[in-house]
Order: sequence, then C-alpha cells, then structure tokens
Amino acid sequence: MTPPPVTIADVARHAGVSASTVSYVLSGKRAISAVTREKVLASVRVLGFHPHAGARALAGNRSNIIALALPLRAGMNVPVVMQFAAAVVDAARSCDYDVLLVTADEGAAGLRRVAGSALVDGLILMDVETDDERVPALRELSRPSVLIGLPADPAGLVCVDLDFTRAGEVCVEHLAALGHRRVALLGAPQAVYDRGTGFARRTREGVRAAAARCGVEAYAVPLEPLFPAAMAALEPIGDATALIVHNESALDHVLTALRTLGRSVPGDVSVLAICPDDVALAATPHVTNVQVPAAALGRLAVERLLARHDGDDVPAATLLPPALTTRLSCHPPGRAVRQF
Amino acid sequence: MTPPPVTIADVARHAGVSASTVSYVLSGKRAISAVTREKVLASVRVLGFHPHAGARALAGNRSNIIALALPLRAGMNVPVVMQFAAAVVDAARSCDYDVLLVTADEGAAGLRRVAGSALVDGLILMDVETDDERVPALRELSRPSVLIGLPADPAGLVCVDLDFTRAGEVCVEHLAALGHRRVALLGAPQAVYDRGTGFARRTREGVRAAAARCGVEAYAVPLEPLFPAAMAALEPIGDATALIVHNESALDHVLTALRTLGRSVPGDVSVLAICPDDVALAATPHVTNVQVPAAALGRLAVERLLARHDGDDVPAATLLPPALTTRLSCHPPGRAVRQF
DNA sequence: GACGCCCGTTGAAGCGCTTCGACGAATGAC
DNA sequence: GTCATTCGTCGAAGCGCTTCAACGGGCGTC
Repeated sequence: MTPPPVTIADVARHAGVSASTVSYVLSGKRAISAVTREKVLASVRVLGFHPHAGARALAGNRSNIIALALPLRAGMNVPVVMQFAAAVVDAARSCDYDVLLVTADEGAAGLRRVAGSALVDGLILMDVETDDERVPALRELSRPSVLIGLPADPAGLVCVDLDFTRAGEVCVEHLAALGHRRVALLGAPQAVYDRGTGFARRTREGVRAAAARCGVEAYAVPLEPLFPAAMAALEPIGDATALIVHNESALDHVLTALRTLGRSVPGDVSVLAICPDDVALAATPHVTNVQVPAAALGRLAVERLLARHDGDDVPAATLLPPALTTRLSCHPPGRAVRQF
Repeated sequence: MTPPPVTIADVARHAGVSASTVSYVLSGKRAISAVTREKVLASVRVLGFHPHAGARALAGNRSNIIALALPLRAGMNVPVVMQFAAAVVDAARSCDYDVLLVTADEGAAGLRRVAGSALVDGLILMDVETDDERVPALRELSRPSVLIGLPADPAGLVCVDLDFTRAGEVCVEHLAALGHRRVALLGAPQAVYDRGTGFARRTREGVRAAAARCGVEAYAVPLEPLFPAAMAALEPIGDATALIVHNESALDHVLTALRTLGRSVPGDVSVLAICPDDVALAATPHVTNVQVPAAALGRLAVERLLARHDGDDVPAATLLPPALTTRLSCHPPGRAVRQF
C-alpha cells in the first residue's frame, strides 16, 4: 500500500554514483563536478528522495529542529504570541530548521527532555517570568537557548526584546513634548504584573521614570481586555489628558469607552499605544504607537540561536530601540480638534 | 565544556546488563525481572539518560512527533486557534508525542517534506479551505493525517469537527422557540467566506435551513472584529430581534455597539454566540452560546491520528453535536426585561 | 617525460537505538 | 530423572545518513 521509502542508496544507484557523493551534493560540503551534481539532483527529483530526518540527526549530530516554548495558557496576549510564533517559524524555515512546539506547562522538565534527547538543536523561550524555574535550567542545558524577553537575572543567557523601559519613556516624552501634564498608563491585566512578567513592569517603570523627569503626573492602571473593564479603568483617571495603552486586546475597547463617555480622540484625550502596527491601524482613529516588532524579534532570536549553535559568540542581550509612529490620535491637550 | 552525552551503552555498563536489556526495560516490550528493571532504572536516573531521539526514530521507524499545520496568517480567529493548538499539544504529550509546528504558508510542499523525511509520524491540519491544495496531497502521503474541519471532498480522509451546520440550526431553533421571527447571523469576516473556509459557510447554511423550516426570516452579515464594523453591521438589520454571533473576537464589540445604540440585551435584542465558553462568560451579560469545543476536538484529533498510526481503522468523519448553554442574553422578543 | 598536486569520487566506519533469534537456567509434566 | 517449556537476558544485525581517509586521474611544472 505504501511504497517503500527512497533512501540515499537508491538515489546513488539511480545516478550511478556512490552514496557519499549524493550526500556531498546535497550538503555542498565538498566540491562536486557540475555534471555529477546535475545527475544526482535529477535522480533526487525523479525518485522523490527525502533524507530520513532521524538518520540525518543521528549521523550529523544535529536535528535541524529548534524548540519554541510558548505560553499557551489562557489570557495571554494571544495575537502577539501568534505573531512571534509565526516569525520564528518563518525565520527558522528560511534556515532549513523546523520548529517544535513546547508549552510553558511542561516547565523545565520539558526543556531538559527535548534538549537532552537531542530532539532539538536549540531553544527559544517566550514570556519568561521574573522567577521562572526554567531560567536556571537553561544554563545547564547542552543546547543553546535564546529568550524573547528579559528575566530578572539574565547572566549567562542570550536575550532579545524590545526595550520596553525605553518604550515607556518615549511615550511619556512624546506626550510631554505635546504639552500633556497628566497621563495614564493602561497596562496589562493585573495577573500579568503579579506573575512578574518583565515587559509589563519595564514599561511601567519607563513611564514612571520619564514622568518624573519631565514633570508629568502618571497613573498606572492594569486593564482586562473587555469593554466594561475599559470603562471602569477610565473612571479614576478622568483628568488625564493622555492615555498610554499597553494592551493591544484592550485598545479598541478603550477607544470605544472614550467614545461612549463623549470624549473625542484626539480632541479631548490623546491616545498612544504600545502594540503591533496592524492593531494601531485597525483602530479608529489610527493610533500613534510604539511598534512591538514581533517579526523582527522572532527573526533575531532565530539568528542568535543559530549563531550560537555554530559556535559564534553573540551579544548577551539585545534590546531593540522603540520606534514611535505618529498617526492621528495624539494632539496637544486642552484644545478640541476638528476631525477632517 | 559540555559533558559527553549519556548513551544506552553507558547505562548498560553502569547497571551491569546489556544494552538490549536497557532498551527492553524502557520500552516494556519484553518481560524483565523486577530486580533487573530496578537496577536499570536506577542507572538511568543516576546518569540522567535520555535516549537519542534521532537514533530512536531511525531504529524504531517512528519519530514520536506529529505535525500540526496551523493558519498563522493574520486575521485568523487567533484565540481559538491557540486553544486548539494547546489541546493538541496537551493530548500529544500525554501520549508521549511531541508537536512540530508547520504553517499554512508552507502548503502541500511542507507537508510532503515533514512526512517524506519521516520527521513526523502523522499530521493534524486546521482551517482547511474548500479547495485546499493540501487535501489531495494528504491522500498521497505515507503518513496518516487528521483534519480539524471538513473539506469539500473528505473522501479518504479522517476529519473531526463541530457540527457547525447543526450548530446554526440549533441557534435558530432556540430563538424560534422563544418566539423570534427575525434573526441575523453576524459571521466571520468576508475574507473567511471568500476563502471558502468550511465552518463559516456551514453555520450560515444551517442558519438558513433552520430559518426556512421554522418560518424565521434570517439575514447573514459578515463581520470584521472591530467596533466600527460592528456598528455598521447592525445598521441594515435594525429590525432583527435576535443576533447570532459567530465571531468570537467581535462578540464584545457587538454587545458594546448595541449598548451604544441604546438597545439592551436581552431586553430589546437577544444575543446568541457560537464561541468558546470562556468568551461567552467574559461578556456582559453572559451570553447564551453554542460551545466551540476546542479542547475536545484537539484531543480527539490526536486520538484518531494515533489510532490510525497503529493501524486501527477509525471513522472517516466525526462531527460533534453542538451543545447550547443558556445564559442571560436571550429572551422572548418584544418585551423589555428588567435587569436584576 | 617524470613527478607531485589537487580535484572529484569512493568505501567503510560509525552515530545510538531497536529488535530478532538464540541461549542458559529454572520450572513443570510424566 | 528426563524432556519440553517458559522466562529473562544477551549478541549482533541493521535502520539511513555523514564524514574521514584514501585513491585514481588529469593537470601543470621543471
């Protein structure tokens, strides 16, 4: 019923060369004459040869798989996680790597398992918490790893992330320059802060630091991504003239809540978001935002990982500078603006 | 720097037995005396032995990995996809399988690659389109596959899904029983219908069929998951007394839009959703819903796949019957209800 | 014209595991 | 007491690939 699988020996026979020649053609690790190469490639095509992944991993001592540890728990900022995942898969595939999905539930044991069994050549972790049990485990693994995020103690680890502290500062500086003196940070759900997730806290610290520096009064309010929660969150900060929303699932709800309260954007309130560009552009009006560069970070993580796997050394931490894109949702305070 | 990996031979030596005995202890495929077993297991523990995945795959002719093909494209109903992914990973892990992430971008070639190279023992596909190029490819693969969803021509394939046709019918029947005579289906974004995604169309057909049968007038409107889109969608269906929302990302926006228009739920309009329970419970008021059983489907897909891999034969298609949970958002039409 | 070199190719040795067939010891039947 | 069985263990073969060392033939050099 199923045809017997094609092996490298079949290809070799068909092309009239040895198996090692086929291997060298495919890997390019040795010079092969053009004529032989073509013969071999033709046979590969004709026979539909796919090298056996297990055999390759065994002999070559590399599986060409990387593990991606994702927080699949409910309540995560799901679309952004997906963007990261897509970026990682994309970047990995372009380097001929596949991606093994590992959930955070499996914890450190799961990482030890996939690394210890040589199932993967390296690991990428997302959403690492301040006191994540997996962080010490990573240091003892026989495979390299890269974190997307910044744990409390990044010693001995390679991390990439957006510079959220700076992002918080940039937001405040932008608003301060426009003349705002009272701003509110609408952040992640409370649970995310409690969990000690780095990016949420760092943004908050950046906001506070820049506010102090710029003579701006700053509130910080956690926020569930639901309309009633957005309404409730706006209550205690009624006098803020600008909002920084660091919660992409809630952005639209915040805008709706403002509309419901009869406060126009940017006429009465300026709104600034830390979110992916597509979210900022899907909102009405288009929201000035600091981009969360999921694609760039995913790609960078893969690059760093493969570089480490090849024995190159790489910077311990790379924090991408935030980029603020001005759109239609921010204005100086205190003067209503006509919409065009 | 990195200690040399522990092999089965090391364990055998340490335990004073042969390598095959270790293998049999670990696989349980042959009777082993209790005393030997304990000795071996102790050595495994002491040495921290993890069998080499590649070697195991090569010798055992099974990788213990399944591929999960996900639509990582933007605009998908992301949280539900995540729920499915989590369920699949969970179920797979509980059977000692790992999950390889394959994106829809890779298309049929990607599936051929992972199956052809024996990287995976089987494949699970989500979000298959009506004329998906991958469907014919699946039939020729040397590995079993299971679809979550129902393609136009499921011949020769194993599929599991919610019975969305029936779900649409159940919604209309429920509303008809309450006395509603004009209902509107607020569905997926237009692009999803255009793409020919099965579940969206089947729901619509179910709604239409049941409406005709029950003497109910039914509109069907596609819907983007944004507040302004929700507002716009409500306009042409102002006289409907009940809404069926089959778009979980838009549910909250629809409720907000109704509130904005001064129409109370369920006083003026009944709202019924096809969505996961947690989404229905997060809304205000809690929304009567037909559950999308992501966890059950994910688990079922894995079970079916592994059964096929073991050579058992399994039903070609399994459509789970929809379950409607009555909450607070539906009432008979035409009489405003006081909120308690 | 002989020598050494390099290029393209090959055979063979593993990589670490599973599994088959075989073997010795212990057990039960008669 | 002998013979057939069963049980627990072992040795060896082999899964399909990569890679090393080696080899033969063409070339340039003197």
